[in-house]
Amino acid sequence: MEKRNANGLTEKEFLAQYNPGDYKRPSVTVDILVLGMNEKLDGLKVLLIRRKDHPFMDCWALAGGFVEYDESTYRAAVRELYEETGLSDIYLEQLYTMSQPYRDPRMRVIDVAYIALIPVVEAHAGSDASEAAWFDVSMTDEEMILKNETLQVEMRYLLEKKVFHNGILQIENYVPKLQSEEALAFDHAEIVMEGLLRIRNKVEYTDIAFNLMPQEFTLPDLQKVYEILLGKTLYKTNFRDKIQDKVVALDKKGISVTGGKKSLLYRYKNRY
Amino acid sequence: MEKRNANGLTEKEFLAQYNPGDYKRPSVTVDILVLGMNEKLDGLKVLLIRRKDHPFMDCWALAGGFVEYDESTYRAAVRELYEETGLSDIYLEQLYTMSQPYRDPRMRVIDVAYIALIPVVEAHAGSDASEAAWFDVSMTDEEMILKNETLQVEMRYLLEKKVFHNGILQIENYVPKLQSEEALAFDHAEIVMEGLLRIRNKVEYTDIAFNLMPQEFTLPDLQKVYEILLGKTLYKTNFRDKIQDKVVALDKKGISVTGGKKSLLYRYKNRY
DNA sequence: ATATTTTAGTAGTATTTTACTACTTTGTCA
DNA sequence: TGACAAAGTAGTAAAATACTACTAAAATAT
Repeated sequence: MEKRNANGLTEKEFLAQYNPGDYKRPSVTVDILVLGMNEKLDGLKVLLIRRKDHPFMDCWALAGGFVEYDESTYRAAVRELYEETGLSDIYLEQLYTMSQPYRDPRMRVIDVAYIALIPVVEAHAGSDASEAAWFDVSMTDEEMILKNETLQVEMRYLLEKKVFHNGILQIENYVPKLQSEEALAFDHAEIVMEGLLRIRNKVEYTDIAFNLMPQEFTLPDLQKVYEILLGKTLYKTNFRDKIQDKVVALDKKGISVTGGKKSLLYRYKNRY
Repeated sequence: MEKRNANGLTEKEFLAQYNPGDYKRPSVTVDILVLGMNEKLDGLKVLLIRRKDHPFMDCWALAGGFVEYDESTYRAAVRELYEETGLSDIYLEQLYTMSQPYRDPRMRVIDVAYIALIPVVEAHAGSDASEAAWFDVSMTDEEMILKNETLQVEMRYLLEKKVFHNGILQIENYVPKLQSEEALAFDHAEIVMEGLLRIRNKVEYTDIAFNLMPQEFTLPDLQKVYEILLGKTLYKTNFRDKIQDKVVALDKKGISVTGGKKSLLYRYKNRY
């Protein structure tokens, strides 16, 4: 602590005289990509909020807001998620930081995007003020589609490969190109795309999928979730072999989402 | 474009009167975790720069600096990397955004960390002003060690499991706890840890490892790189089977890094 | 220069994982 | 009550991974 710098100052003295300067600084926001399975477990849903002012007025956007001066972005994401949707105690992981200088026409904004996963999309439409809605989302190699049947809204994006100046492909592998009348606000389409890729990938080597399940679930339902996330069908024998040590059988039965014979209920082993 | 908000303003009018407010805003920085294989291809190296002022004076830190008001963090990372190390045209990918309120004692700083991968650690010690050095880095499930034999510096961290309030494990799975006299500046140990985990994981499903190879390389050398990144030995027959459609054989031979019989040279197929 | 050592590169087999078919059981629904 | 639908189990084929063994070519030691 006795160390002195080139000007002969100790750390304490240095910090006391430190002037951060009058540079223009960007605002910092968080956005949360809230994902959940739909009722039939045959597709993913995203929670979107309709903007009520410029810019991107009337467009659909991810939940989000400004980061307070003395909170971490993770805390801000937890707080905003609760304020805007009433959701709490759910899986939340940092996704990507968006920083293009003119991504917001009002001012310079750095946006830290998070992914939230929720078990089965139930009520919680609550969300006090803002107009929120769940959209079916799907993504192939060529396009990404978000739609809400009851609202008659469909947003469609073409995925274009993006190659960098040095010929090396970056995280930002694809850029979504708008193909429909309606569009997501800001660069939120990119966030959705990145989020779907992240989830898809993480299913393979983590237990992330369990965050999309209720406390108790049947194996056929769990398999359906895996199949949607991975984008391919699985063989039940193999599937059961692989996950058998991750789940515990309960001695009661439940009805799987698509009728038929009753199925044994399980819960996730490592949680709770 | 005729849309008017609740105050009767068009987007143009809205933007003209928009006042971003007088909130305190954080500064934004980028840090770059520069990784490369060592000469013998039996370990990874990190490029560190010695700090010459408070805070963390004399500590070793990642390359990095402030983001300009009108540049993206990616651009800032490219620029800083060039300014501090002379490196350009290398693999650069966003890693994680650090945002704990007091991570920098001077002021509130949001730091966007990037990973850079460079082919074989050669000269480029150049780096104009700053004192830079390569450190051997290794990480097991229990600890992370960074050391430089010639400088006689060793930094050692214990990896402690971190469980969140809601019982759900986050990206920030582990926290590095300092075990040695010397330490990395700021929260850079966490960045190094996250970076190593990211690379280790990405090797399995991407061709990221080729960014650590020179233009032309032998298969035994490529295998050594994979083995270091994956942390386990591979069988050469199987390795060659898996990799054969990613590489093109050249009709010349080179000497693999550990003597013996001369080995055929290859190059990566998808690049250049 | 010759023998010894070291690594490159290939062949081949055992084991495990993944792909796929088939059948019995237990529930729902008309 | 019979037809249908999904649950759950058994078993086999094909493919990937684990592992051993050998020959060829270069470096090094004697």
